[in-house]
Amino acid sequence: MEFPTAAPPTLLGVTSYLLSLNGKAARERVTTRLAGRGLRLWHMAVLAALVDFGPHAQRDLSVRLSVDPSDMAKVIDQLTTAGHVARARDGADRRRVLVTVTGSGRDLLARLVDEATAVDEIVLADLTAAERGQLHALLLRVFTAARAPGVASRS
Amino acid sequence: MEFPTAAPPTLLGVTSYLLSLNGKAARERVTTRLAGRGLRLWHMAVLAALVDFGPHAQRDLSVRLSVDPSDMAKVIDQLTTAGHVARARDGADRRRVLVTVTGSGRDLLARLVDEATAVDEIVLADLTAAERGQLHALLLRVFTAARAPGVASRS
DNA sequence: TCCAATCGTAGGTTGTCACCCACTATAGGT
DNA sequence: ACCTATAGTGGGTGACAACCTACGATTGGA
Repeated sequence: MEFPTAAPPTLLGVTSYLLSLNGKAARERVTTRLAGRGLRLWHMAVLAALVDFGPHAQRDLSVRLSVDPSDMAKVIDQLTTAGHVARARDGADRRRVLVTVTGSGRDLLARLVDEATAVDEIVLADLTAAERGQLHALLLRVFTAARAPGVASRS
Repeated sequence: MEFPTAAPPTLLGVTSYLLSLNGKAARERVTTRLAGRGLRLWHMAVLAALVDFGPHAQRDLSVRLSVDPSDMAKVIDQLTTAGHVARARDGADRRRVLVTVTGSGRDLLARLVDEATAVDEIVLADLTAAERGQLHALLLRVFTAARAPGVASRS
């Protein structure tokens, strides 16, 4: 007989802790899937940003996704050699490099979103469709609230 | 004017991704607080397990919390020198070390839970009490579902 | 009595992540 | 023409978490 593996109720009473646990588990599931294609979360994030908002200068991409510019350069590098994005010097400002999604990149993103959705199916297996919607909406509000500089954001 | 920092809707449509983002943020907030006391999440987890379930052998603790036994030894070490738990050889099986919470440990846990609750206040600031309850309940179900070996668990 | 298995422990390895610095190329004002 | 600021890039660093190994002490059964 194995020793009981039940988690301490005291911890499970803290929403932040629960959020942290579930986040870690979900992150692992998604990254494992992406690793099968030799990709990381940032690759998916960059593709999504480009598809959703159009071409970006590298700097703007790193600002939008809150990544260090030097790290962004490496991610773009890999996506470029794989043919999923294309680099092009900005004619107006030759310091800048405009990054654009290729058709291959769009296809890849679609497939990655499919995989992520499949992960959702597993993670949220016990919830009804309505509950999944509730959870998603609540998480979205928590997320956007964290991004807002607070009610007193002016300047 | 800064470049817009809005996240890609494509990503925000994936619940697992949202879970991962919020989990990371929550984890950072909690760990930062604990770091102020020179503690880590595992310290809190161990204290909670001991308070909730009573004394454990070290191995049982590591099983319950899914930590490597050698890592658990280090955590217990720190908690012991800080006086929050006490080690004692198991008389019946002298290989085993029984770990018990001290009064100091109970007090500490109470304070740590207070801190974690304070983090909840910040993270969930935009939600009503009812919504926080909903979110917590949904997260709990997702978590416990992930732990269960699935419906087809027999063996 | 002996032997395989188990417990705690010390130490090291690996991989990841975020961050930081230095350098070149370019821009844009004065 | 000069000088400061910015864009991209390569390389490195420190923190950290998960894991693995080897070892002495102890157990329990053959």
